[in-house]
Amino acid sequence: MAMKALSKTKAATIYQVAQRAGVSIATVSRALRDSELVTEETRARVHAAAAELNFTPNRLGRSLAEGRHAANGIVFPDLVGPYYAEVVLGYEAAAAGFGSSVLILATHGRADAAAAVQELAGRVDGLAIMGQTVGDDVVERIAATGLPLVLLARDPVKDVDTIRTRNERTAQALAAHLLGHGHRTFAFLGDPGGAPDVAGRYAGIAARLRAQLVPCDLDLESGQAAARELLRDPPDAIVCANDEVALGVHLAAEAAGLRVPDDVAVTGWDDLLAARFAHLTTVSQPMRELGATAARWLDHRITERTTDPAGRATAARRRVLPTELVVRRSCGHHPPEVRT
Amino acid sequence: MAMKALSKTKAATIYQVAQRAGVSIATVSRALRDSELVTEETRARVHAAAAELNFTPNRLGRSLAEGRHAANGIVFPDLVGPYYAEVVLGYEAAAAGFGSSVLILATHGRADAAAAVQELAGRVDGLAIMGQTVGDDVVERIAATGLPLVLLARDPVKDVDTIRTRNERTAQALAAHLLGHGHRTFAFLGDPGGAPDVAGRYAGIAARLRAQLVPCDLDLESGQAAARELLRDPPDAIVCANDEVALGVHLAAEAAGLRVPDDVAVTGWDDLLAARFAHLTTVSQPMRELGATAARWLDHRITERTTDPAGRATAARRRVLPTELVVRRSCGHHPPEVRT
DNA sequence: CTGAAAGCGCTAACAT
DNA sequence: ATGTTAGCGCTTTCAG
Repeated sequence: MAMKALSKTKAATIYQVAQRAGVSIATVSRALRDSELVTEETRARVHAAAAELNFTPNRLGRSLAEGRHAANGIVFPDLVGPYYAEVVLGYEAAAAGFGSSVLILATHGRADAAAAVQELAGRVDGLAIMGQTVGDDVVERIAATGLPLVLLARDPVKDVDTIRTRNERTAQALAAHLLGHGHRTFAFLGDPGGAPDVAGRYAGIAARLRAQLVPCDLDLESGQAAARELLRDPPDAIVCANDEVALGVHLAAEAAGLRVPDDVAVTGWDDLLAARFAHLTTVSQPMRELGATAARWLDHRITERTTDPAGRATAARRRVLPTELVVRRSCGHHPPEVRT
Repeated sequence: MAMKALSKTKAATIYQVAQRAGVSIATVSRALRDSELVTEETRARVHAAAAELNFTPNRLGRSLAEGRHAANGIVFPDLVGPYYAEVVLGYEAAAAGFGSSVLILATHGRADAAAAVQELAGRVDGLAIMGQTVGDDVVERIAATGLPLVLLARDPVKDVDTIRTRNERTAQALAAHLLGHGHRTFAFLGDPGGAPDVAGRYAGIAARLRAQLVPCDLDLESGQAAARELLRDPPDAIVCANDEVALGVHLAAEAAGLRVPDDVAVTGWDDLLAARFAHLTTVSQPMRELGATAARWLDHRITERTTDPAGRATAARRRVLPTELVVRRSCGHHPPEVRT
């Protein structure tokens, strides 16, 4: 059946398909992209040839010719914790809807993060940058190239679109709730200088009550370690910058023979799946929506740019997505009708 | 200072840099890639010009010329649950170490998954495919292209490299443990026909004990729904295909006023963070390592291919990564010294 | 409807 | 050490 495959080591090109189908590469291109300028018969022949050769167009060639990557990127500090994963998933799903592939880059706090992000910038039509992955200088430099950009969970930079989640106000609500429980002494676990999100949460708390500030990274182990110290003379309540830290505190409390919330109240932020099972009072964020919105905004910018390359870009957009206090048991005892 | 930026809407090209630096594009290319064939002085001038123009090389041009994407892809069903996120993170970290960007594709069970994967195949130097995202036909077609491929958590396909995690044997250990608790009636929640992983787990369980098979998707809600039915006349123990299902059973049991493990024992698989706080007996998998191994193998294949394009490829590799039973409280009561 | 040919931005011989 | 030039694989005028 002449199904003889090529040398296994080299993908077929449009030229081979053209030759096999007995047409020009232009016709192959047209036929494969369902242009209307090809006979049904020709199209069939081309498709057959392509199938026989197992041909998939090389995106590099296509993109270079089209002048677009058909790909977007997203940069985040790490993928640990469901938090970033959810954002990325929302982003990917939305981008896929626009026909864009997505490139991910986890900086892991690497020193060469800036270079990696710049390099990524050269591969995409638009880029979402989360948190403190790179400095403002890098953001500005990339923005200056005209590449559509959107910042996530990060302080705005000049003319760049930014999407955040509500921190301060919900933190105030959390503080009020804790005060309502009768708690009077507090500690805040987290580093307000590290992430804007954390800064906002601390600001909201500090606006309502006096809390001892205990610097702490955002992972479970850091929370655990910080708590070990703190729990020797525990405050009434420990407000944690995120759920992972709070879960670490939980473990430390358990290890120290302390009960939550009787001996010490604990709260987190993010509403991870684990928070539900640790009965952790926390704050839920629309993470999926955060990512999806980013992808949508980028798509708009990209379209706007290709539609009217000359026109002045519309003003930078800002959005703060709502967050919600999720009351469970870790903040203190509630009447029985309160939700899980 | 002549720092006049270009029209904001168009990234600079190597030609503009060349002109500005008063050299040829070849020299720019050399200078920027730190070739040794440029004077220190020229290099400086080029770098200055590039900086002024805020130039970042377009990867399309570069890749097309170099004949490689410097990017790898990974395909998974979804990113929900820390499971896939961890695998992806391990993959990304390792790939970054090899200088490759990574493209992600979540199929979400979409009908056009095959087309999306094929398209992705045209963008990368190597591709990792997880689980039942696409059929064997697609895998074979892509493999026939010569594109390095590695299958994760999926049954092997002809000459394609495959990495899995140990399911059957550890499931047998789990079964033995449950029998040791004195449990005598069992249910298995999951669909062995859906994922090879689940099939392996079920096979291991079924090898040791008789369990009622209750088909169930792999998410929390499905587990919850399936359990609601099942818990009307609960078996001694419910073995779940993964942690999310088990957590769903937990919630259903709680809602039904049943205690775990006293009224019904429950086990999961994956050892999610939440499992720890739900005191769930489960099985831990080296997910990060799964992803990292995939990236390493791909890098080898890619190197092998470019080093010796003619040579016959080495035989397909197979690897099964070890998994570990994690005993907590949900499977039954243990003497106090048993770990959390 | 189809083909020839000019790029897209960059690298890598090959000259000089 | 630097410049010229030919592609890389594809899309897209521009001519038939």
